[in-house]
Amino acid sequence: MATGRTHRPATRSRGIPEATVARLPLYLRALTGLSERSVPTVSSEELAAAAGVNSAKLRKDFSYLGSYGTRGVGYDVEYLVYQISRELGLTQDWPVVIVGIGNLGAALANYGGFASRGFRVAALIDADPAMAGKPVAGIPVQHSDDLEKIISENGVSIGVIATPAGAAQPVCDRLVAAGVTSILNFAPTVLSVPEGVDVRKVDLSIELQILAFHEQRKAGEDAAAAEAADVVAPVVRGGAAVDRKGPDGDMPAVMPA
Amino acid sequence: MATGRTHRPATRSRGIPEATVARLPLYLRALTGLSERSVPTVSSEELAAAAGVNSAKLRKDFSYLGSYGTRGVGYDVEYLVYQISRELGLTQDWPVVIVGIGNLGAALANYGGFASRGFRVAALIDADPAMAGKPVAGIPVQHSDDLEKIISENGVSIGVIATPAGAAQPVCDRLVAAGVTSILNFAPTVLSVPEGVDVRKVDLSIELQILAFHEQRKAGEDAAAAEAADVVAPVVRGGAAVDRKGPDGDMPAVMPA
DNA sequence: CCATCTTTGTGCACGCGTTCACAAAGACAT
DNA sequence: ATGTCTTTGTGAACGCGTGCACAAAGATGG
Ligand SMILES: NC(=O)c1ccc[n+]([C@@H]2O[C@H](COP(=O)([O-])OP(=O)(O)OC[C@H]3O[C@@H](n4cnc5c(N)ncnc54)[C@H](O)[C@@H]3O)[C@@H](O)[C@H]2O)c1
Ligand SMILES: NC(=O)c1ccc[n+]([C@@H]2O[C@H](COP(=O)([O-])OP(=O)(O)OC[C@H]3O[C@@H](n4cnc5c(N)ncnc54)[C@H](O)[C@@H]3O)[C@@H](O)[C@H]2O)c1
Repeated sequence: MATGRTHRPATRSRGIPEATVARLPLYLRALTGLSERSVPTVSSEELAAAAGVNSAKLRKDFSYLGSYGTRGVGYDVEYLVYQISRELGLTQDWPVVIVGIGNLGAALANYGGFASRGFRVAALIDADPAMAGKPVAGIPVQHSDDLEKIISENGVSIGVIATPAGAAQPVCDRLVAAGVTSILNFAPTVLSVPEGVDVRKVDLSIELQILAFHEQRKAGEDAAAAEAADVVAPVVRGGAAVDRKGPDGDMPAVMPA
Repeated sequence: MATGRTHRPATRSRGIPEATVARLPLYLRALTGLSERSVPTVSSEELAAAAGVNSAKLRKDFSYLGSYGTRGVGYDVEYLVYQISRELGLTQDWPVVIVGIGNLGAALANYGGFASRGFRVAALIDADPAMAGKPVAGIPVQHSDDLEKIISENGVSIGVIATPAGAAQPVCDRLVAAGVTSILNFAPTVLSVPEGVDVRKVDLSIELQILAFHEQRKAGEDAAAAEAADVVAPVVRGGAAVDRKGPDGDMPAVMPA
């Protein structure tokens, strides 16, 4: 997904589908739970239920990693934990910096889920001079003037951005220039990065809006049954000064599913 | 749509693909920025660049909403803001409750991005008796004993779970029983919900693991790039108007559960 | 060893999403 | 009106992801 589109599936041949990669952490978490309860083996059916996915999908996902199961028995939990961890690169230590230690940044710094896997908070960085030296989650906050030095000295390749939206792109640019090649962005902005840098974003507002869309639909389904034949919806336009054609121009009342 | 295939095409809402719905908030944010700068119209090319997507994709997305553009000119910003807002259900007010007011829950409560759209924090709920009555972000925390009452009295249909993982499912069950039909889950757990309830999850740990995977792959490629020079392929695409390519920052970091 | 039973691994079909490419639509000038 | 120029809206092709269904593999029992 990230690179290589008009080329041969060079990365695809040995590569794992992006959708599968996104599910591996899910499997890993379920397997870790089983491991802690000393369960020796699991079937694809059981594990799929624990991870909340289809069992066929899980088996296909695992097939990209190799044949790690035993027919008639299932998968060895410990072995699979190791294989997935290795595939995800969690057998090594990943130093991470968090930039922007406000409400969210502080919460992230305090989050125990970082260290539970191979991630280590190498540094907390903020532009506010008043925060410099102040410990958050036991780690002293450093000023953003030293960002480049911090990145290079700690060999950081993963950065988390929790600054206000306006500061996100400049911070991103500095992180990338300093050598960071993976960014997790919490600021509600589209980040522009050069080729080879991965960006993933977490946007609470977008999630809520998606939920609202479906929520509206659920609420509208009841009313829709009543006024099913009502076609022309008198759209009340707020603020817009331009006159437009009405919606639902040639939309069939019932969509051909 | 999480699990279980109903007799109806639940995925195909009103002819609007799920992938399109997930991008509408992105367009809306870009349009809001243009609106604040009093830009009257935008072309699909400009707006697509601002939203970080392909212009053809944007046009196709908009085509699901209707024909709101003018050929040779582009789209009327204000009008489009209204249309997308209406489609997403943001013209109405959505009361939201946050359950689990710890580090993350408090950060969410303080987040201004809630009110910027039609979302309103109706209540903060926590199980810790010591927190009851204590104001967070100007809102007094209420005890979870009153959860059902709070939900019904405020007509809440969207709930945010920011409790520890172990408490997430019980909290979810209570929310759903009280009438909540959309849940945004921050706890690292697979939530089981009845038909008709939407769950979206935000999992920081998963995001980091996905980044780690690609990071590892990048590191491995560099090692192999020394001798296998044919693999590198400097992807120079002619005709593209983009100079600074934003690779794949638009991959949603949150997945429908 | 053979039979049976369980569960994996995967070939295959299908639907969704993305992208290209272009005709049609409208703005604007003459 | 007519022509040119810009940009939308969409048909069509393609690739990816998903889920079904089943043969193969191995365990287990006699
Ligand atoms: N709080 C949430 O729940 C939440 C949810 C979703 C998204 N977000 C987004 O996350 C970001 C942070 O949210 P917050 O509530 O923590 O905001 P905040 O204002 O509490 O914290 C922002 C911090 O970033 C620092 N900062 C500003 N510019 C900086 C720079 N150039 N370099 C380094 N540090 C800088 C500030 O000093 C401050 O400490 C915002 O973009 C917000 O929209 C927050
Ligand atoms: N902090 C982060 O950055 C972060 C990031 C990703 C995920 N998470 C997840 O979000 C959740 C919250 O994280 P946190 O750091 O805020 O934890 P936290 O311990 O600071 O806060 C948890 C809060 O939930 C409350 N609580 C516990 N049981 C409850 C119940 N049954 N009903 C209502 N409230 C209850 C607790 O009293 C506490 O106030 C955790 O599941 C965590 O894994 C946190």
